[in-house]
Amino acid sequence: MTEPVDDEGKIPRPESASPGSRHPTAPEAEKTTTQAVTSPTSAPAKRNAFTELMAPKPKAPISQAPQSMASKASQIVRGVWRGALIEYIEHPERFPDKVLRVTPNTVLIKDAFPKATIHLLLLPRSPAHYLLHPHSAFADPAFLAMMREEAAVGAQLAAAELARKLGPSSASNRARDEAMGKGGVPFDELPAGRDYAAEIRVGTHAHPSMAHLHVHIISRDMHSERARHKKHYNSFVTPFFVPLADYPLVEDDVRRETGFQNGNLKKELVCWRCGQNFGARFAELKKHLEVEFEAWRAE
Amino acid sequence: MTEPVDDEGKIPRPESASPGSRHPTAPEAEKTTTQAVTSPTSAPAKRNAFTELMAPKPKAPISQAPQSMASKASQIVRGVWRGALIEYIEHPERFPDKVLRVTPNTVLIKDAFPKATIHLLLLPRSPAHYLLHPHSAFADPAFLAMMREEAAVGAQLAAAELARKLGPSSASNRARDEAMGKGGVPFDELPAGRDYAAEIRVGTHAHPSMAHLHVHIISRDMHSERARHKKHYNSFVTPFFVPLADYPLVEDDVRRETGFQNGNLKKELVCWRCGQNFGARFAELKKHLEVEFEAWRAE
DNA sequence: TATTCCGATAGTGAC
DNA sequence: GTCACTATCGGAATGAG
Ligand SMILES: Nc1ncnc2c1ncn2[C@@H]1O[C@H](COP(=O)(O)O)[C@@H](O)[C@H]1O
Ligand SMILES: Nc1ncnc2c1ncn2[C@@H]1O[C@H](COP(=O)(O)O)[C@@H](O)[C@H]1O
Ligand SMILES: [Zn+2]
Ligand SMILES: [Zn+2]
Repeated sequence: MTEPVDDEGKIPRPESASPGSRHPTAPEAEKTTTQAVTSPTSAPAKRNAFTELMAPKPKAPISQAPQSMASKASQIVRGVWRGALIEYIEHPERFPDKVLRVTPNTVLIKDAFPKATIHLLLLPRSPAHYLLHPHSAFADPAFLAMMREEAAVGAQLAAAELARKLGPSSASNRARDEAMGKGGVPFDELPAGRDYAAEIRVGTHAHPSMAHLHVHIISRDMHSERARHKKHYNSFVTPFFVPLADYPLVEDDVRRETGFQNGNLKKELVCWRCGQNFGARFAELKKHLEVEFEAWRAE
Repeated sequence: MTEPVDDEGKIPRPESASPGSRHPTAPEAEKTTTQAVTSPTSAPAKRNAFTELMAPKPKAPISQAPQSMASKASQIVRGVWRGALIEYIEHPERFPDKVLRVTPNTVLIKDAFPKATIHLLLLPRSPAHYLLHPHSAFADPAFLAMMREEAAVGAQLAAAELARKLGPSSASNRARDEAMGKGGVPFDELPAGRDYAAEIRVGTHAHPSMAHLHVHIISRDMHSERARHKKHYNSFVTPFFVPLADYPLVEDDVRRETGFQNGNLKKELVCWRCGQNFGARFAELKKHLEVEFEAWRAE
């Protein structure tokens, strides 16, 4: 009963860690595979379609945690809930329903408890980085650049899937379709279809709970049965959510301060779309988000 | 189901207001009657044992509410919960199990929802005063003096009853009894018995809910099934409780400030006896108060 | 800063 | 992080001869 009810595939559970999976080293090949976010006919990815990431280039890591320590920490979190994401990193082929894309550097998955219509996680596979705090990990420019590149791909996938889910309701798309139907309108002058990518946000939580570094790729609607309490909501609509574009954070960025972030999570509930304040009345916010969702999807 | 389960007598209910009780004037005699707080053999007071209070001396009332307004307010609050105490004032004879003492100026009753082992209320009978806020009413020196005198009597009754309830457990009393038993000890040199009056506190709530002026006469233990939430507790152990001895309050006394008093009611729970902080964990405080009560009663 | 009922919210432990 | 359980908190009603 600990698995989500609204999705089809299995997710890693603490006791599922296999004894043979303890040495995430020695990659043999590099290959990238991408699947549609939801493809009714897509066959599960074959096991040999995945490979592992070589340890990062010997350029001096900025992290405070040397790889030996990271390995030790990796052992510590393995098998407990905080370490559940390692399974996607080391064994993406085991979760064909969850894994959208695998590269030597990253795994892109569907969040098992999505807090919005689209909610993906981008996981780096480098053991030298994947146990670092995001603020530390993204102080490494090369690593940050790599993650930004992959996050952009993920955001495009997310936007495409959002379009698929919302498309028929979109007013801007309807306008475009009508114009196209009339014919005779130069392509450049067609009304633009809806910019779904603009509805996708990419970033981290200032204080992640899951041990392995992950970047949230999430639609902004916060319309999900899995968004169940204030902390869920505020972790995405307040500065607790740190856009990937804002990295690296300057040394005195207020978002590094624990007190500031605890305050963000306890803030009163404010509609992300219209700014209405619901105080602590989460149920009322949820009802309101239903209405906002319908308006937003029809934009 | 709206009446307390832990006491025997009936209490006023809104619908019990009788049509003939609307003119609390024209006293015919002055008589004072006092009953033991609990006297197993005491017969209910006879109806004619009670009389009503003459309107106060024509000396200028300090109140902002002239008697005509007070009368109107009296009409307004009659019949709703905020006005329930008027029944004791006008018809003390109807509540023989609740009324302990009746004078021309006051009625002393047992609180129907006692927040401690002993919890009495002293009610003034003067319509010119009984709807005033305590801070206003006790700006009248003569009225304050009268109430202090009666409160002192009430506190003595409360102390006596507390002695009756706790006496057998008291270490100081045991010491005194032993010394007396030995004989030959001059009366002056006997160990003092426990000073129960010192365990009784007398004062008001800074923002009363019951409309008619009342002074709480309460033992300090806060050991009662009826003390059920933070507001109950903090209204007696923080500066929200204003000792009668502190009146009249100076104009800029912080205790007049609503914000200050709201803060007091929301304060974290702190044991009145040992200072231990229980945060918001009321159930734990209650458990702790059980232990403290046994230690306190054995002092 | 009345009591009572009741549902929403918040905090806790998870072997 | 989720889940299940419980405690705490917060609003509404309280009346109707
Ligand atoms: N077993 C899992 N598989 C996939 N996603 C998960 C799993 N457990 C938790 N999550 C998600 O991981 C994210 C961790 O959030 P955070 O650590 O606050 O950045 C949340 O959005 C969870 O819904
Ligand atoms: N019907 C009643 N009869 C006697 N005491 C009452 C009644 N209703 C409330 N009380 C008490 O009156 C007090 C009013 O407290 P407050 O207005 O806060 O000073 C509380 O201690 C209540 O327990
Ligand atoms: Zn809104
Ligand atoms: Zn204590």
